[in-house]
Amino acid sequence: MSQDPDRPSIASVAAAAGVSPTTVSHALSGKRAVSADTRERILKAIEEQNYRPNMVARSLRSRKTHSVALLLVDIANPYYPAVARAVHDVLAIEGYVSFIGNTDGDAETERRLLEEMAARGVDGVVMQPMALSAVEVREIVGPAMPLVIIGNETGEMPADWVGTDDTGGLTEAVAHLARKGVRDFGFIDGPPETVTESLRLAGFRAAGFRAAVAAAGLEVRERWIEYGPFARDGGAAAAARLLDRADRPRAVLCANDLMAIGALEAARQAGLRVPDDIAIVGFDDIETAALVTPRLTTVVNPASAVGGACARTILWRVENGPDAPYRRTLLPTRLVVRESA
Amino acid sequence: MSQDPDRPSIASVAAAAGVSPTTVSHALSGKRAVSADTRERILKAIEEQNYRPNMVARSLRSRKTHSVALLLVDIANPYYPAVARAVHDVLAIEGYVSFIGNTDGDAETERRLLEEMAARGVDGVVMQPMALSAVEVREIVGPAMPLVIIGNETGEMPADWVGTDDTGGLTEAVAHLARKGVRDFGFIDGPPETVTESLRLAGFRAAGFRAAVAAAGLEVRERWIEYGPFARDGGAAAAARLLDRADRPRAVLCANDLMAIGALEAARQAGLRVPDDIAIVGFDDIETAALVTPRLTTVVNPASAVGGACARTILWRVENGPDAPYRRTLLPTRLVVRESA
DNA sequence: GGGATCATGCAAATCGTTTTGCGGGTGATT
DNA sequence: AATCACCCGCAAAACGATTTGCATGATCCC
Repeated sequence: MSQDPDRPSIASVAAAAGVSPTTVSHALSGKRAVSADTRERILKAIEEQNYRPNMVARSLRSRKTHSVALLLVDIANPYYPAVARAVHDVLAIEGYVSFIGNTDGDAETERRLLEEMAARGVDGVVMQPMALSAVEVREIVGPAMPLVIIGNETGEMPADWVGTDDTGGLTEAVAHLARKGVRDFGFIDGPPETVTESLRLAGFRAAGFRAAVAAAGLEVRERWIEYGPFARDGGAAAAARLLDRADRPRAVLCANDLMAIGALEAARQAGLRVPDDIAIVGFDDIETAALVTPRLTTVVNPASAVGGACARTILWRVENGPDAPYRRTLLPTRLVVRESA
Repeated sequence: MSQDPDRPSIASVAAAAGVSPTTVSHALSGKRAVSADTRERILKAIEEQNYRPNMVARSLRSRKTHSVALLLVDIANPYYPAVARAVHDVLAIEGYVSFIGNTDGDAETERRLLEEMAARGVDGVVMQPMALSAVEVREIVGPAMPLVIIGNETGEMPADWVGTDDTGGLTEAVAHLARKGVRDFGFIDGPPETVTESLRLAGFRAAGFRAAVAAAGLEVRERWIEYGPFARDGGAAAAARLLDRADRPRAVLCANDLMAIGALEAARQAGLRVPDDIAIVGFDDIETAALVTPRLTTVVNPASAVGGACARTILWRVENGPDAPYRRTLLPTRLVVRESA
């Protein structure tokens, strides 16, 4: 519509109604009283011209765009769409819209998108940073920008934050298997090199895994922790490395479902029966998890809840200004037992 | 950043560089010459203040937002994320960003989102209308708005258009099965009531199915065409209705993979072997299709190509103005044979 | 040396809103 | 009759960029 050169403006409806633009504005916003019949004429003119206020002009004046940037790794990967949908739904209620950006976990792209969005004047940013640290993100968007970070808490975190209790779900998973007598646990984590320094130490979810195994009173074997890209073949390759050895774990947990599904394939390839020879547990509970054979036992990562919490936090922050203390939200995860473990 | 009251402006860098805002603008845009050392000073000031031009102000003046609206049914459904990703990728190259909206196939939501986006001054709209006709969509956004419609061509279409040759892929599927001696084909289509009048007649993909069966020289049996919501349980229910009868088809094609996966479950429930007792074919080739058991034979709906074509068409239209003739793109589909048929 | 051309910079108008200060009218209170 | 308080409307100044017209000085050609 920026296109349309003769789009009606507040001036044109003012002229048609025989009043000033000021009066039209007041009639619409209600910030000052307008007599009943003046309002009448104005509304008629608006109707006739099919006038809709120009949001760009309004944003310039009010310094609010009623938009937020949603920066995820890759909207085309499972799991993220559910987050995005929930964010949208909550924001839409308040009349906000969102821009989506795909970072691919690349530092340069993360930086570029953040600057682009800041230049566009978004009212807030919801981001899952992979390559940049929270501190760097904060530096780029400036101290006043509402910012919600999705992910694990690693190092300093000058922003609001929404995370999931990965350790909780993984602990459930380990306990479930321990009850069945499993004592040897392996783990397939995301790629360590794509990740920021502090994150690297914790691993993507490896820290939660270690805690879970320790909580069960069992020993963590570092040689049973493998790494790979967050995709099916990454999981398959990592699982193959794990399964090819003389001493292999009796169960392997994975940092996400895609990798777990890859592991399922690797197990089949190796002639291993799941869950009898090797138990496999995923993470996220994407829709596919319930459809593969054997159906995947996995830790539920509540995507909708995460998205909803992010959106509510952004709105809250916009409302309350930059000086309110940071708000932290930790969402629970839980195990759903199906066939693979 | 609308937030930040002391964000640097073109005036502040002009002051720091000892020139006028005009000169800064020209130095950045290159629309007029600026001497080398003036430019030098300006760039230094920009660097020091970390200035980024305010896109909102720029948009107001230039009447271009470098943004497009992407209105899909539901980003959380499989298939759509791949479209969105491709749209983003192509647009990003030209410095465009996109808003995403979920219509849920609801007329009122479609209308509301279109108006909202128009008010925000997007440079174009890419939409898959379900409830509104193309003509209605065009009316809402106005004659000058670049508009790309995704979907089947039904009735008048005053917009650019990107579709897929559904009939082609379905014809391949029928031919593939006919070669194996299958003669009795059923079809599970989307819900007829959610859809616009003209679309209803054609069905979501039922028209393609009929054409495909006819092309194989076989008879179309209307009683073997069932309808249901575009989801797994919708497909399962429809398939159950189809499979429960004394005379049932030997193969059933589905309007999308989700429904086909539901049909797989219904067949298992009914104690039928796939593909020996009943062959099942999906449509879309979402990622899950290759992972279910039996692996789903399906028609590939090229999501990335669709998204890419939409984005390129919008850019082309923005470039060439509203008077260039409508551009139509029909993308091929093809059968991928796996285990279910 | 006079006129033309070019390079360089500034002031001011513009995009479409919102917001603030001001004032004329009306009715009620003292 | 003077004061006060509202109500209602307008003019004008923002918001931060782009663009146009004009002014100055230097260069150049004949």
